Amino acid sequence: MNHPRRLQILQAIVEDYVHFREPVGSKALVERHRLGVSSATVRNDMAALEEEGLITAPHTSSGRIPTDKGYRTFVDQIAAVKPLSGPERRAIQSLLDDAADIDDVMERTVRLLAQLTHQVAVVQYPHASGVTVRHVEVVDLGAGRVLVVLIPTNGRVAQRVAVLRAPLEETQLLELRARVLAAAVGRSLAAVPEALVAMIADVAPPLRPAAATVAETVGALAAGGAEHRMVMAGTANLARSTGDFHLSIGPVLEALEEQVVMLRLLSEMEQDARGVAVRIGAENAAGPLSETAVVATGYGPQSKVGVVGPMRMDYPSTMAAVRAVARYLSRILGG
Amino acid sequence: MNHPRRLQILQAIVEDYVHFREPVGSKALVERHRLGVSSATVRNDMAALEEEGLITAPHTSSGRIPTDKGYRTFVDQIAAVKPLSGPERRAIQSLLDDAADIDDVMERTVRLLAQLTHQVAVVQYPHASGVTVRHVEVVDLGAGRVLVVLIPTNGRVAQRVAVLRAPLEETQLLELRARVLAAAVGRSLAAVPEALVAMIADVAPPLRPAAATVAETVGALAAGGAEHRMVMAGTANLARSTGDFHLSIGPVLEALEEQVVMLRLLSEMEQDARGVAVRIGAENAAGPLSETAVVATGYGPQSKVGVVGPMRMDYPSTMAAVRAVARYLSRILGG
DNA sequence: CGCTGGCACTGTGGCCGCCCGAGTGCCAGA
DNA sequence: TCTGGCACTCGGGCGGCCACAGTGCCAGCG
Repeated sequence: MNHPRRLQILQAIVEDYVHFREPVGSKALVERHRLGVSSATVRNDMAALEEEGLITAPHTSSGRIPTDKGYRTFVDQIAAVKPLSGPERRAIQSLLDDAADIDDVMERTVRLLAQLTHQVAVVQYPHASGVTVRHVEVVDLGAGRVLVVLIPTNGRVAQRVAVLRAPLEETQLLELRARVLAAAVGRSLAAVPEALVAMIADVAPPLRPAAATVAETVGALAAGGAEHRMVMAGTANLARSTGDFHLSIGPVLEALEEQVVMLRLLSEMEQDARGVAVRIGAENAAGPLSETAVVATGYGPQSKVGVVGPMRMDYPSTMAAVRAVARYLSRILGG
Repeated sequence: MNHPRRLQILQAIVEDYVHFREPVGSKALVERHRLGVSSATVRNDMAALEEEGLITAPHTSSGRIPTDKGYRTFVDQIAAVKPLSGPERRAIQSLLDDAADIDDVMERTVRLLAQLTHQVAVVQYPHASGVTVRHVEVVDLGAGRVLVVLIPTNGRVAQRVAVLRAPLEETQLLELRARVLAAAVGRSLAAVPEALVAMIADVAPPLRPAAATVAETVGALAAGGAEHRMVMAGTANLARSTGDFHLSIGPVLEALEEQVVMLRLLSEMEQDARGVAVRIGAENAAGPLSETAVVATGYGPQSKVGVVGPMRMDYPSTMAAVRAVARYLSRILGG
């Protein structure tokens, strides 16, 4: 497809269809865009585009709408993602800057992105890979119960009560605490269990059962900290989009709530030179998402942020918003 | 309204309308329920019920559907909430019993309730009132930065980095830690700030600036821990319910995402002798929720759990499910 | 060779009139 | 007080009609 005018026409069709939400015809096209040719010529080109599978006519003698492949070509056409406007950038910054904890950051981010794009926004919690242990605390609760708290560098503190076979003296507990700290702090979450097993062997035999229990608990917490979670906002936007087209909202909502599916999809997407990744229609595995488009990008070490919407979406703006939000997110979490 | 047969007819209308989702006529009524009278008699009673504002006819010569007031009367009629079936109870128990942390409990609960009721489920995080401080940890990060971790009894650990004017010696930090622990542990979250202010005065003068900073941080964390949050699941069920009726899904989704609104509504609802509270249609403040019904109940000290759905819902089952889930939740969080 | 104006063609959607059926209200009688 | 019967009334489905938007194709022109 190296016919400049046809590309231009495809682009115009996508834009108009996104804007007016109805099939676009040759006449409307020449009226709204300065194509410099007559509608008959446009018709010929449209026939060619249809031949190539980039657009399709819902029925004879109706305007054309882009196909999945048409959207794909359009998106690939976009050379550089335009930056956001000043006010938008400032809005992002001021909103995210005074977030309290990580939950707050996620919550604000996802709402912001939903509002910016008018789509459903999805933000994955910072990935645990690269996250190390900042601190471990072992607190005696009495009666052989100890509270184990794991504080990773990503801020997702986890804690659990462990029940020991027998109560410990305070000095024993302090020693155990010191050992655990020495073994775990600074290690990556994935490496923690192994390090703790080594620690058990080092410890005085009478302390071993307790050490094993605590080690196991810390290990479980570390594994849990690596959990993949996400937050979501703007589902109401789906209702809007879905209203006038036969994209049924129910299955999409289900897929979104089933976080596993979404998280896998996000992790599969690899951003290109422009800093975003786009999946359109059937490019998402068959299923409820096969009638939607996903625009996503990474932030931080290897987490993802993105939006889900109808294929008929404003790709340039959406891509810009997603990228901008991801950048601020990286900056905030990095600092 | 003390006419037994008319109440029975109202009940039958509600049940049939919930089941078949279409206006119910006198003939269908006598066929499906053993009313012991003819359709003409039912018609007379229906006219009376309409007079009382309990049912209404969408148009002349169509069956009747219940009004808000009709549903209300129906719900008030339900004397005792029937218990859940054995398998259902076991499902709840086994699912909730092996939840890891508080987030996991919330997540599982809300999904479970959505699945049981086929509605949108909403669970408020345990309310902080009655929650006390289990532990506070102050960890030196070097360069005058300390990590302050607050562990309340409800499991919502909060942590934040505080920056001191000047670095502390380890012994100083340990003393400060001990002071903070002594002042805060066992106190309710609300009482923590006050107690810490008193602590500052007690501390040796050189340590006071650091004590003040840490106290402020702990206080902020305690206040944050009292935050009201909720989780939600089953929004896809809304799409189903909304499909065949003119309840538009968009505004309802918006209201649900705007947690503030939902949380206030939940907190306003007071359960009755049967252990649940029901709000129907216009009983919810004007707005998007005025076309929905909310069934909720409390759990734990004063938190809420409930579902939101169309007014045309199976109230007996829904009330039973909500109550059962709330009970298990109370039990789990209490232990 | 590519572009253009013109023309015949074709589904879609709105509109109208029609009829059928479900369900009602009312009345007279048991 | 209940019942059977009857006339009435909308709503919705069906078919025919027309106007419109937009197409494909063709012949002519630069």
